[in-house]
Amino acid sequence: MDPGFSTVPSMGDPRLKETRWDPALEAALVETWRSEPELYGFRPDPAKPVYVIDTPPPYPSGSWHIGAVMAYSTIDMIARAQRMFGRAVLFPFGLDRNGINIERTVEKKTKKPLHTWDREAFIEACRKEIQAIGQGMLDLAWRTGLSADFDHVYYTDSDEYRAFSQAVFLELWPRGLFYRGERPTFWCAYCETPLAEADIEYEERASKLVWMKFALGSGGHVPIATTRPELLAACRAVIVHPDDDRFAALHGKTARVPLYGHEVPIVAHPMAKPDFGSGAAMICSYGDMVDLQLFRELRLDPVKAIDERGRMTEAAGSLKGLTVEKARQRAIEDLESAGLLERTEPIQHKTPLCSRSATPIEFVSSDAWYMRQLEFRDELRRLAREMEFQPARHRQLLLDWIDSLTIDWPISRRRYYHTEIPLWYCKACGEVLAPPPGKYYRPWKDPAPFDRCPKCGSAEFVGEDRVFDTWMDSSVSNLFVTRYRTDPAFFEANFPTSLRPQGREIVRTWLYYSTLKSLVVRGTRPFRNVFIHGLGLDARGRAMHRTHGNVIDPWPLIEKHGADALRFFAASETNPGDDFRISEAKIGGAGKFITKLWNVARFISSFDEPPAGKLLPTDEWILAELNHLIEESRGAYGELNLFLPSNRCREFLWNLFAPHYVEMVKARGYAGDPGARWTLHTCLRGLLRLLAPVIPFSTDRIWRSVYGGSVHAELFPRPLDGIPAARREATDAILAFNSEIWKAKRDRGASLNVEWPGVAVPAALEQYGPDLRRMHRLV
RNA sequence: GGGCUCGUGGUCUAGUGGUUAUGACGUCACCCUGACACGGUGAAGGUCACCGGUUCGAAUCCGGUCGAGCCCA
Repeated sequence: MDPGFSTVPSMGDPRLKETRWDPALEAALVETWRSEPELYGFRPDPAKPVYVIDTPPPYPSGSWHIGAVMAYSTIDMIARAQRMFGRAVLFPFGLDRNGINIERTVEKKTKKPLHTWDREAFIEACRKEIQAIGQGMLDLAWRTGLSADFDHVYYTDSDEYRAFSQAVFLELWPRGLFYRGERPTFWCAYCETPLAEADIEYEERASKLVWMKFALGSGGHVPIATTRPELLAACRAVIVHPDDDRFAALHGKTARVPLYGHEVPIVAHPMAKPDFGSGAAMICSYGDMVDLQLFRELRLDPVKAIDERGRMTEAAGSLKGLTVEKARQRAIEDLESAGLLERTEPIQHKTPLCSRSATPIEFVSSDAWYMRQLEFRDELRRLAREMEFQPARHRQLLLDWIDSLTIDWPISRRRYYHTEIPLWYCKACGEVLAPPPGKYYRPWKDPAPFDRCPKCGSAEFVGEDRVFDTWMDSSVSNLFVTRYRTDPAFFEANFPTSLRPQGREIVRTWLYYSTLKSLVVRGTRPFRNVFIHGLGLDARGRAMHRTHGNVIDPWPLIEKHGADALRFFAASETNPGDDFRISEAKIGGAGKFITKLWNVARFISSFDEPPAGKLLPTDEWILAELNHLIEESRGAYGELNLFLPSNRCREFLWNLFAPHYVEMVKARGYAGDPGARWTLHTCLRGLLRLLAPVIPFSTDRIWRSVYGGSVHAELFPRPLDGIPAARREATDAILAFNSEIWKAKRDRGASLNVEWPGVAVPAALEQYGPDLRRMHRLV
């Protein structure tokens, strides 16, 4: 053993006392950060590039979904990483409080449907309800370590935001992008409002396929199968496939609709599916998308059989007043007693549902406001290609959605707790009047901001009483945070917005509508980067639903394992862009990594940090590895990749630095060798900074204790000059040699710290010989 | 039915043509070695979904099959 290093240890007390990372320390750090607002504040500096994040404003609900908490954590990691690249990061935080969710909560609590309320009173009830549940969400956001601008939280139901949303609409108004039309729309009878394609979800539901007899004019009958017998009154045609020989003789003939008795033409049309039912299909006004298309194509006169409340109309004869469900049952009974029912068979039917209320949607002819979108498809596709996606493959989600659109965007809703459509109508001539953009308008209660109708001179007006689809509000969030209209210089400098982070499930809504809005407002892509994350699933891979009882509450997990553990798990163990399973065992495992980091830091903190000293080959070796780690991590963070740096840092710390380098230089460290001590501290400083975006609590706590100040005020490290990269070539041999000695000692049942005679360091590692011999006590 | 994406030890995951497939969690055995037993060392565990093709050589490229998810009909 080298006598120079066997003397009395010269180490101080570690500056970290605890032997493990305690999640309780995180709560104290939250208070520290709150008292240092300059740490995360947004202060533009001419020397610093600005980075604007269009954070998804969460919708306040009783508990914040743990998957969402993890998603926001990853957004926070990106924000922190950008700060450490030296950018001024605008990381806003908003709460999206408009919409049917809160209305539904109030309706359920009071058991009074929206349309039975006084409008003013209902809005008041919603406001009261939503304020109560917002605060818990902000507490959790802080506790998770989000470094957002909590001093300027914005609310989408504020007068300011609603006025902004209306202003964008009113700016676009003169360009003819909006029109009003009476046409069949997707309709939710529960919410009593039209819906857009993006609001529809499909689910396999059990249904009955009803086989009926349609009498032929020429005698006999043709069997027809349908899932919608209640719509017989609205049947205006029967179609058969042109190549279907079974019905070739019927082309151009007529059939008599059972129960109602009117004659309808039998038309050959390729949309008839020979394999489905009998091969002949009835075409009713507004049964499904096929019906819609054929009514247009064949110029049939529609019959309104279902009203806005989901009940059968006069046109349905004896079914009048029944709900769709009841009418269906009654129609089957009527068919049976009339001898016109052949049979019914159970089938699984993909049913379109309202995404908010899970009510089967109907097609109801109704007056609605639309925004033009179909004509912009080519442009939208171009913008989709101009944005950088992370992961790149998810660009396809947006492209697919653009391709699948079939109707313009119905933007009006018959609801209350939303942004009002800022329009008035002239009572005399019906002219539509739009006020100037800027103010928050509530046409259902505000006096009209006009003196005379410019068309007819009348002085009486009626306010529009409908509201916007909430996506009309959400789709201007990037314009809002980039300060469109309020700070033109800032907007010009920072649009397109740097980053849109969001979930995969809202590509067709939030991302799509934002792209559409930015296209018509600016003609360019809304974002430089789009970061798509997956959905948090339970341990068995199922989506979390209250009804499944598999919802994981984030609070107890954070209190037990710490936000850093949750964050490290989110960064290092989930595949970016894919759905991920949330497992407490894995979060616990991530906590162990934090403790490992803590203890390595604790060890190093017992040595003072000398000025750079003479480096031995071992020191150069680990510094070459550190340089490599720094380069890889900087590159990955720059590409919004959190997975790679967190995994590489873990591998460096746990598999290289702690077991090999630290063990090799321990003796030198104890003996006060400046080269070893400097290198230990340099590695620790490097690691803490590289990990700070992912695990902001533990790295900051260590940094404050060992070096003073906050790690979050630091920049990312850069590779050190003068370290030969070729040192890394020794890594495999060093690891193999150490393993060989450990195995030999273990096989003899010896403790790792016993002297070990008779083993020579391989020639290739001779430069590292002194450290290796001290480490293994080779004699 | 069509399109897109995915399919690596019990679980999560690295690896995009080249020696015995990476790491973590979990499991088992031994070990309190002056940072750490939420630790250390070692071990067991994989036909890289399946079949075929290209190639001197494939987890990796191509085709097909099966399975999962999403979107559309």
